[in-house]
Amino acid sequence: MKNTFYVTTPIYYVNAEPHIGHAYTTIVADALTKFKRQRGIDSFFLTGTDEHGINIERKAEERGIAVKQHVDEIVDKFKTAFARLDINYDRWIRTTDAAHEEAVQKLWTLLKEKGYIYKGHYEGWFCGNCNEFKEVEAGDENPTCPTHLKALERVAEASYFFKLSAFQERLLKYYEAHPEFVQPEARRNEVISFVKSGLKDLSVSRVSVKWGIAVPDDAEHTIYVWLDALSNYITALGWGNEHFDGFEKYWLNEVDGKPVSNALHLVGKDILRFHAVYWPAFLLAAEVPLPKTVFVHGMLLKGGQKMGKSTGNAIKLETLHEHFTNDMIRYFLLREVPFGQDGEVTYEAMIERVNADLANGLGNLASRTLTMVKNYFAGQPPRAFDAEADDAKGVRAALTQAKEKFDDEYAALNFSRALEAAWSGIANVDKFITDNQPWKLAKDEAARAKLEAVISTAYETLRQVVLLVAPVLPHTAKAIWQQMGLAGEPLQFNPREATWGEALEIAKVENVTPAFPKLNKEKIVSEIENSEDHQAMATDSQPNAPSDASPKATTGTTANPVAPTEAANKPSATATTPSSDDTKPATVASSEKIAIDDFIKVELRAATILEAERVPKADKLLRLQVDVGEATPRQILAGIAEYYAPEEVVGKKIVIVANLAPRKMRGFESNGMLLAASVGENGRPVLATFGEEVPNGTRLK
RNA sequence: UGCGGAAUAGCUCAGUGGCAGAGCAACGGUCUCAUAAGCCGUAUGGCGCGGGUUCAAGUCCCGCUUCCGCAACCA
Repeated sequence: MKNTFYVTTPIYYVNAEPHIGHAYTTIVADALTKFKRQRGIDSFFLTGTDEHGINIERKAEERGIAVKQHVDEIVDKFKTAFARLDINYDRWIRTTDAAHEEAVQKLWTLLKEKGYIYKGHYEGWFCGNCNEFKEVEAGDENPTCPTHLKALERVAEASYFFKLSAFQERLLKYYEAHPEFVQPEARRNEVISFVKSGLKDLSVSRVSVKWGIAVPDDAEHTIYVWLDALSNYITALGWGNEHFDGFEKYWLNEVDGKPVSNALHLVGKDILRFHAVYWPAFLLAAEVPLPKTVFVHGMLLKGGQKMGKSTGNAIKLETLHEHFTNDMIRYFLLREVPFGQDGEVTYEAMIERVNADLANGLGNLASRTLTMVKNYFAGQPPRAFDAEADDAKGVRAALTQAKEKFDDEYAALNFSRALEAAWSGIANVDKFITDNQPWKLAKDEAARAKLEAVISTAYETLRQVVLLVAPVLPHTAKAIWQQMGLAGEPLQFNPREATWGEALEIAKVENVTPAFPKLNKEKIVSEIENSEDHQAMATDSQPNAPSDASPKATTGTTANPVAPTEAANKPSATATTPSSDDTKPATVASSEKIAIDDFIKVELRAATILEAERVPKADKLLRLQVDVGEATPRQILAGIAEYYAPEEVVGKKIVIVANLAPRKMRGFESNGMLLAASVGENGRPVLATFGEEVPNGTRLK
């Protein structure tokens, strides 16, 4: 078995600016790579950008610039943001790289030759205003667009399909045989349950999207953005092209005579399905070994809510950089948030972590130890390990244990636990120093040997701890290392080979400066609040600020390559392109103007709810019988069950759209729809009603 | 509604049948090498609710509540 390591982040979709979510995944990948490399493991860290698709095309159009110029600009912003965080990736793949495009076409051809891609055609309902496909209840012959309330048009467009259905059983067997393939386990269960529910063939080409990779021999079509994007993990290593290299070395491995891969994909939970279902299916089809693990991390939360541009609560990297150093940001994200779970991120918690762990913990240990080296030993660290100090052996033993635990937990991606272990080493030696009172020993010439032993142990513990934390705190670790008079830098030394008390050439300790400042919580929090108020005001004054592709696309911690062509994939086309419901209602500018004739077509009437009951197996649906002044009551289904109890709405006077085409949902026919305001982030419905009594059936104009 | 998770100290979380824990925050004490840091001590819990199995249950079983995810659902 080869001892190599390959880690990837998702490639980031270039229709949004980098934020803390991108930083999170990428910091983890970086900290992992530094860890592996420090332990002598040949490692490769890939990140990059996903640059194709209709959303990108549109974004550039909005800005009135060439698409290539638009993507180049955003890519620069990502690179700058990551560089500021001390991230050292080995390769930055862009899906617009010629080598990648060439390789994706090769993959396509291979899949086609193996019989997994066939040409068919896609049929569905299309809304010209949304410019996307809509999912429609079977049997509905006259569907309307939910956003625009206009009739949908029937569209049939030629499309290539990938035989995803052929892989259902093989995937299930694979999950079964490789429990480590999807982690954590809850995510694995989710994937298995999804696959068990059935896989349909996947539409993998589009004719209406131009900004993409052309289908070989059929340039009318471009290749499905996800097929394009996922392939980056192998094309970046030279699969299917001559430009890049490393596929043999970093992707391929062999265990028990079977080809497997070392690859570790870090992904956010919002793009799990693409990585855990589609991607392995593509690879199985191409007969390329599957990645070892798709590890799903959680979302960063603020105030219990997902952070995102659409919720307006995202923590800005800019703000972080103003108040925290890179190492602080890196440490906090890895220490505070258990990897794999959602994690709350607050400035208060960050400041508390920095003060308690970094300033009072690591920073102060370095400071007190080095000051004593300077004062008592003229700056030359003693190396006396004859255990004359009380419990020096205990300190050493505890550190050895901490080191082992650190490595075990870190390798299992439990960064939080690993760091906890390292800090137990710090607490230990702090106590040791206090117990032995070296400042008293220093005043007693007869206690010189013991003083040497105490300071030797303190200094040695510090050295080992600094080695451990270097992958997480590269900058500070190096700074302390240099203050300690040690040669080279900590990331060059394998902590497993750093033996206790080994002979070292150590320069004089001269300048001792605090590694971390103590942060003033009240001051920083109030500064941030003030500046965020300003930012919020600035944002509010631009009601038409472009929104992201879809709510789902923007709430993730990874700006995921949400595929515009996902529309063609299920073929459900739930909001994957910009649509009006992504805009804040309070600030929405009216879109297209309509003529009075258009409005007259909509028949709004007053009605009274006579009966209401929940629809089985539906969370949101109430089945209502309403009196519209007609001979018999009408049945209407309304998606308000989450906010209105059935008994609560009975007797209410409401407004309905009376001439809407009938539509079946969950087995019941709905003859119209009721009007309700859609309030706040979650679109909480508030029924429209009247200020005075109105007869049922009255027309509204 | 179905499937899968979760619920433990003020906060973040450990704890797979054997005396309920850690870190942070709080409070009291103490040291002076150190960044008003360190160290010592204190307090803090109906382990979501109700049943059951067991000599013994955060822990296993059944039912329920609330929250989260996925699916369905919003005409």
